[in-house]
Amino acid sequence: MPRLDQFSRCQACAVRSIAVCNVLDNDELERLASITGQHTAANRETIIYEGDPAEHLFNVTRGAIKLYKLLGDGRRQITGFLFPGDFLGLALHDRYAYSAEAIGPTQLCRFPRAKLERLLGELPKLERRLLQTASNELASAQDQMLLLGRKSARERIATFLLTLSARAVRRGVDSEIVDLPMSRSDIGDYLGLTIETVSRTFTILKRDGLIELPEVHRVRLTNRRGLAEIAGLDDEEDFAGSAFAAGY
Amino acid sequence: MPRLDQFSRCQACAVRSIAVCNVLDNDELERLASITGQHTAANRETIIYEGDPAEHLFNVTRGAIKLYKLLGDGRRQITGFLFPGDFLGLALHDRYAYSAEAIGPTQLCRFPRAKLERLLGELPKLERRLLQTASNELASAQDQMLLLGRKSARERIATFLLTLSARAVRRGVDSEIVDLPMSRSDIGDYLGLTIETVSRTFTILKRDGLIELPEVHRVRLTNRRGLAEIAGLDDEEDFAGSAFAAGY
DNA sequence: CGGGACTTTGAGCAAATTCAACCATTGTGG
DNA sequence: CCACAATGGTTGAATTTGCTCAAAGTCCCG
Repeated sequence: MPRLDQFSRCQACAVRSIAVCNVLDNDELERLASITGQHTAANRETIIYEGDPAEHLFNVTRGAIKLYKLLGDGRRQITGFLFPGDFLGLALHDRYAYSAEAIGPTQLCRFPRAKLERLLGELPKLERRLLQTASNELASAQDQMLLLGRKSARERIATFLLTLSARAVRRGVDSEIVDLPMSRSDIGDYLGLTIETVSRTFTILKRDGLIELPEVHRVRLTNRRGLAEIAGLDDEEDFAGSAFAAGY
Repeated sequence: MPRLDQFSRCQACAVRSIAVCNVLDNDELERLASITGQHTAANRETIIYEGDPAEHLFNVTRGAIKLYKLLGDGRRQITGFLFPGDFLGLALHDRYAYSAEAIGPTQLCRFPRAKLERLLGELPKLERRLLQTASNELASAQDQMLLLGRKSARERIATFLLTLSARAVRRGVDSEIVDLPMSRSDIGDYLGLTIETVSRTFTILKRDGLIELPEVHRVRLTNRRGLAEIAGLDDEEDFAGSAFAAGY
């Protein structure tokens, strides 16, 4: 696909308004587009492998992605989920610090790292934006440490659902019914729980009238305030969506 | 204290070689020095409060600091410890995302955030360096998520000790005997454990000949390889010190 | 020397895990 | 189009790891 096409694609991009490229004017966008390629990943396809040379960075435009780290014996920690508009590859190191796998069919913009880093020197706005993004990720990681280190299973699930909902709002998606594209096992590995505990906890929240589960991969938040109370979120955080609301 | 003095102090600074300022040449350092003040904190003194307007950023020059977040009922998660050379305040948001408290007498360089952000626009090297630092922090946060979500108490303590040791190496301090300036309660709140479990686990590691505890706040790592095996670290990571070795 | 803060150790308990069985959904080949 | 295998999810019982509660030991520091 020729470059000109990529620029048009960028200009028309549905997630441009929330992605890192939203700070660029047309000229700058064109320069970024000139080093941008497209990457498609099928469901369960691995996009990057932990430990591999970090040759590309990405921006998710469609679908969803999980990031994870493994221990020698197969235990897995999912460190985050990415949705359209999210940047993949922060932690600008020579090697990827985690693996990334597509959850459902996924579309990404791909940037060669060397070229992007060179371009950053010429597009200070973009560099500042990445620093901002890294800051947000950092704040979000700290929230997750609090969750993993100190919250009960119930609190973890409640927090998780509210956070997903807030991120959906940010993408302009309805947030009353939250999509859960990931499996129970993914949720468990993200929240530091087992599949069984995740499943049981959903059942309990349903029983207590806080959520409904019309489908396995879809939750209706019937009592946000109740969830927020369980989650131990400050009220502002609730709808602002913690780290992901900040900036831009 | 007048500015000129600060510049001299910067030039002579013992931690300059590992701090963010290490990328600056003399002229640039002088500009940074011109907006730099000194801040001293006594033991247990709070340096920043979660939720307060983020008016200053800091660089630790002496002592140690713990960063933490609280839940409404007092549960606490320590998200990190800072030592000389470390930057305090990343997560460049309008409000601090966590509190910071001195562990022992502490000395810091203090930068007004507004001025520093303005200066970043003129010192691209410094901005790039901060992005690098944020990347390192992010990688380190992901390691911590893996620890909190998936490791046993034994594995957590082993990982903690090796990480502290690696960071000590980086500061040029002997690493066989590791200083633990923080309390058992701090260690527990950092590793997602209780004081009692921390204490018991130290005892077990001692019994198994992996460590010695000549003093309460001092550990001798008598069997690094054994610890690394327990910690589930890749061998390179062991002495490289995970995230904190990367870059600069 | 005494008091307070911190640490260690012990005993019982509980939340979450493990192990096991069952159920639901989906996709495939006959 | 159905049977059925495979995958993923839910539920139950037993177990375990780490927590809570309690008490005793240690180390400062005045």
